[in-house]
Amino acid sequence: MARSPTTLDPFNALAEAKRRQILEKLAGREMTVNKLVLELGWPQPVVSKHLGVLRQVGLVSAERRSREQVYRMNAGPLKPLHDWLGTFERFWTDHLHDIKQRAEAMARSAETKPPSDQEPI
Amino acid sequence: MARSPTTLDPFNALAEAKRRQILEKLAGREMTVNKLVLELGWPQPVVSKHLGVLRQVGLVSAERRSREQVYRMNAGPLKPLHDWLGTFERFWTDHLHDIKQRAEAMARSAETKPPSDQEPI
DNA sequence: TGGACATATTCCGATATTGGAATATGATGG
DNA sequence: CCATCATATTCCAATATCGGAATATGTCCA
Repeated sequence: MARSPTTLDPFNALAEAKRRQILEKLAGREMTVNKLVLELGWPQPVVSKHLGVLRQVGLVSAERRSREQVYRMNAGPLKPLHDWLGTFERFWTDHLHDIKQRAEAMARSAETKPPSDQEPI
Repeated sequence: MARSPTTLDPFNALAEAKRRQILEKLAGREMTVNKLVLELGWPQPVVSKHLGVLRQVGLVSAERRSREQVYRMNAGPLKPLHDWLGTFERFWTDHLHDIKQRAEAMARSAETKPPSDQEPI
């Protein structure tokens, strides 16, 4: 077999730093492709393609305004990711947890190890 | 040029669903590779490789315990992602914002467009 | 020491992604 | 209708990734 699917989910869309930058630019304000090109300094096709990916996963939407295409962020799909990451919050908040685990690990190896001996079980 | 770098940052590491599953398994408890293989049902090399990626970005760490290798989650690197996503929270929480933007967009297009013209469906 | 067990690594084919250049599509104004 | 602006799409080369099979590495036990 080969590579797993991709561009279908927001996690993957955010894997690319450029796409995260685009979202940062679009936070709170609409923007034209051209404006993005100017502010980001990338070739226009690059910008358009990344916008395309973001659109596919629903993170941005576009509206044609006369000759221009105005992009807007759609933060909704970010919430599940934020929530998912949130489920791990206690593991980085609770330092005690890390410390405790480390201590236990140490204790365990101390138990199994007679002081200055070799590795038993 | 070609594809951008990758496996170097946690965002990319999480792009793969399998790696997210591994983290879920490791949440709060240490686990042996074999235990992961059994619980996840994937071939052992697949598990080892994904663990390797997670280790590279610091999301897990391993400790050799006799013949086995015990993996443990290291949630630290997840915090920046959670924080980054958090900066967009108001955009999915604040529905008013969306509504307002939509209204403004509508108003704008009403301005630009002669009052009672045809409205394409 | 040899053999079983646990895990990591290498080699490989299939595929997907990215950026770049060129071009297509779409809309506007004269 | 044409020239131009604004954006999207296509074609392409380079590369990275994933999974699978086989194999290497490392460790313990008889």
